[in-house]
Amino acid sequence: MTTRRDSGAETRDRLIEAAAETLKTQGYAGTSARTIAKAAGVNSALVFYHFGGVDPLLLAALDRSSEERMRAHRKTVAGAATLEELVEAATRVYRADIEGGHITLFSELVGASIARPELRAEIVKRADPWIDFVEQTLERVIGGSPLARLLPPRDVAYAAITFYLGVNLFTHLDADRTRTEALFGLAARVAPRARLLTLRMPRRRRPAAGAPAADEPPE
Amino acid sequence: MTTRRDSGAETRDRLIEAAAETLKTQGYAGTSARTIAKAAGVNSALVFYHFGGVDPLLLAALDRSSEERMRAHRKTVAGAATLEELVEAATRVYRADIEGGHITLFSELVGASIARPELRAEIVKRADPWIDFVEQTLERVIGGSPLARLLPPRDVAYAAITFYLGVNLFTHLDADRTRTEALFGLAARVAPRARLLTLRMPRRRRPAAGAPAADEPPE
DNA sequence: GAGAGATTTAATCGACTGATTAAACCGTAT
DNA sequence: ATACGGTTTAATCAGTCGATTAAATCTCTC
Repeated sequence: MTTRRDSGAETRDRLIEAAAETLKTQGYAGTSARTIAKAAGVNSALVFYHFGGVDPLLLAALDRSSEERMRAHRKTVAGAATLEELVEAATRVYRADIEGGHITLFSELVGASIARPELRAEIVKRADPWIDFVEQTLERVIGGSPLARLLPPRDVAYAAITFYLGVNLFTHLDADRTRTEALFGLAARVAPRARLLTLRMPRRRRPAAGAPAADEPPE
Repeated sequence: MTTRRDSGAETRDRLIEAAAETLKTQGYAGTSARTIAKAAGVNSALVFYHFGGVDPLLLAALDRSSEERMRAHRKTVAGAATLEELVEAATRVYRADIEGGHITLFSELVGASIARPELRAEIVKRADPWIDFVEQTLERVIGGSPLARLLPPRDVAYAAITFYLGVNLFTHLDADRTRTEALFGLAARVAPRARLLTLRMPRRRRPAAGAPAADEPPE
């Protein structure tokens, strides 16, 4: 049972939950100590008592969401042995991230951090584990292969996170999700063929007329 | 000379300029009629007199920036005849977009539009020309080629815009731009090889050792 | 049952917000 | 000179913001 003594834990819980919900549905500009507290059914002064301010509470909400999503991603991605399977697995969890609004938490805070250096530092801290995670996963799946020389896992990790953030914004402009799905479809069609990128460049067929510059073999 | 009678045009101009600047440096949450007016050196009531509110002014600022950037993109991209050249050209203008903050205007407004349906509708309207532009450019450059069957211009346009938005957020987390540059470098290395994606898939060699599989000829 | 201590509440502060208004301003056409 | 009309100004409105505070509440310990 919850005694009064540790009732603070439950209050913190409700505030974190409400903070995430408010940030997702109202955006950073519509998120205040009062709106969060109201959504949590709690006195607004408790935001400051328990978290010291609005931004720290929002970061706590991001942390909770981030940990949960990271667990989901790790689990889903663990079974992928090829790039193809990896993209397929990632897409599934991606979708859940978007629907659940986790990426919105992140990108709203990134947007808000433009004018708040101390907030930005915290956000950067929280982005790095995701970059590392993607990099390590890629290292496991394509590491050592010729593909990894053309697509260094670290760089692809940057690309994946960039995409991760972009898809979220794009989704806001794509109410029925058809465009987002087209995007996922494209990735699914390309991934199995990625290996082809490492082949030697074939001689270019005549583009219009005259002898085209001979394509040299790689390196 | 500016008569008093048409002095409104100059005021609108200064407000639009100041609105863009404020949104870029302070984010949507830090952008108000007063902060914009102060930056423009103008009375804050004029925001409402000339534009009817803060959001319409911000949209006007987005429109101005968008038109200017669209002109730059059209011009830069016009000379590109291959995917490789296209990516190279796009990257150059991309960089200018990021440095100049144009994408920030866009993504801040997308973020803010979560809780403002009428704002969102306006933003969507303004995203479509960009998608069309990318699609048409791709159609021109790779249309008809085998690559266009694997990478339909419309879908790639979605991907490019997604990337466009994502890079902006990513850049906020990448103060020294090294990661963003790594991203551009990756694109530049992959684009010239994209054609390889249309080759027939070679037989997979046994997963551990062996000589490289014989590459099949195109088509 | 008294006291300790964590938690919660309502009230309050100054600063800011979007928006409106009446009055003042000023070039221009009559 | 006068009056018109687009423009600008300062004042003002009610509402919200982050943050603080003293007092009240409640559980647990002694």
